[in-house]
Amino acid sequence: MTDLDVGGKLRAVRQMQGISQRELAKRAGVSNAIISLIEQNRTSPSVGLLKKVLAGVPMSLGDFFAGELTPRRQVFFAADELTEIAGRGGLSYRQVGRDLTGRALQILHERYAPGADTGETLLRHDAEEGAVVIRGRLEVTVGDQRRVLEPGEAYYFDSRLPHRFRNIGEEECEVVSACTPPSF
Amino acid sequence: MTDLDVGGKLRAVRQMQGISQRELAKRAGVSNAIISLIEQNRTSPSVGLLKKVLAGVPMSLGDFFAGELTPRRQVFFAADELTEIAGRGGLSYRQVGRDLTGRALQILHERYAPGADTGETLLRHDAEEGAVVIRGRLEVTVGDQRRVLEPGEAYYFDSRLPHRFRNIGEEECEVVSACTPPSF
DNA sequence: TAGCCATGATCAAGAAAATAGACAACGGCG
DNA sequence: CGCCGTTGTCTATTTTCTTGATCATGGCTA
Repeated sequence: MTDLDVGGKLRAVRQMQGISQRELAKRAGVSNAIISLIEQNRTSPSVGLLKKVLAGVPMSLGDFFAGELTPRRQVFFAADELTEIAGRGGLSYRQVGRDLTGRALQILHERYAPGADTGETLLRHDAEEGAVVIRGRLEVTVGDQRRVLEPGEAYYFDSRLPHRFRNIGEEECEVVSACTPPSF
Repeated sequence: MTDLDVGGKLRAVRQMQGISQRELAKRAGVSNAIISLIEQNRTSPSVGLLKKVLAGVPMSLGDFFAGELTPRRQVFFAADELTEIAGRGGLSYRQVGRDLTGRALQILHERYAPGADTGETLLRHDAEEGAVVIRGRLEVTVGDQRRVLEPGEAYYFDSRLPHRFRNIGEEECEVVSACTPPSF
């Protein structure tokens, strides 16, 4: 956990202005005690209060928190932490990672219930994709090619070719796929 | 008072991710109720809590508050709101405005007690300055020029010239000066 | 040196916020 | 239609913050 240290930052800002806790408190219209407590990180001020305090400097919340870095991106994902992005009609696409903006790769753990189908209207997007079938049987149609893949078999094609997936077996079908870039 | 609308912003960010209050709450490790309350601006979350919530997005506090503008700069100042920047040995320099970084002008309300003196070591800085004497008598030395100014009289010179001020009268001397830029 | 004032820290009491759980509204599906 | 899960909101209780007052410390002045 990145420690936030609002206190240290506030103290730095205040001392940069060369004013006392009491002076800042008076300007901001809050009690002097709270300035002391905040600077010692003995309390976590509400956003509203911090804004009031910073108005006494004056400084915006944006400036105050500038330099806060985005929390480290998640590297490992439990099975139930994958993000469901399809989840209808026997189709489940569970994506590795929540927000893929700025990322180069989309990885999905796909499950097709028996009879599940991505639909007559063939898919197209400007990317490349591939996958390995883990369990069950998956009928894959790409352009004018069609094949039923068994566990251990795989596919890889240019996503601009129209394509379609169907589980034509009696058993659930499980696939792990990758796509790049994630232009959805 | 600029209304902060943390709630609206949080709701926007959450919906941008297409997740529910409960989902965000689970990711952030907080109760779902608090997300609802925050989004309705019915509570003002602590900085720590907001950071936790945003970690579930994920987003940094800096990004969240980016776009918050600095509170309007103070335009009017009561006499006791001027900032004392000298305040020793019968000398009082009271500045208009707290923090002059980024500003082009320093304006001082100066008072010299009888006998007060800016010192033998002559002042120098890279600016220009001028002033009007309001009350009392002030001896001003600039380079090789010296003169005693009476109320209503004034001076203006290049601050790179060595200079010195003294109250040689029996009465307190009051001056309003301006200096540009405020390179102290 | 003693007095005075400013500063920062601390405390008990009151005011808010955070939590867990319950509730009504909505939509999907058999 | 009734069932079920999800959603957002609301309520009672616990937790935390916020305040005004008080304390210890240090600098300045007389």
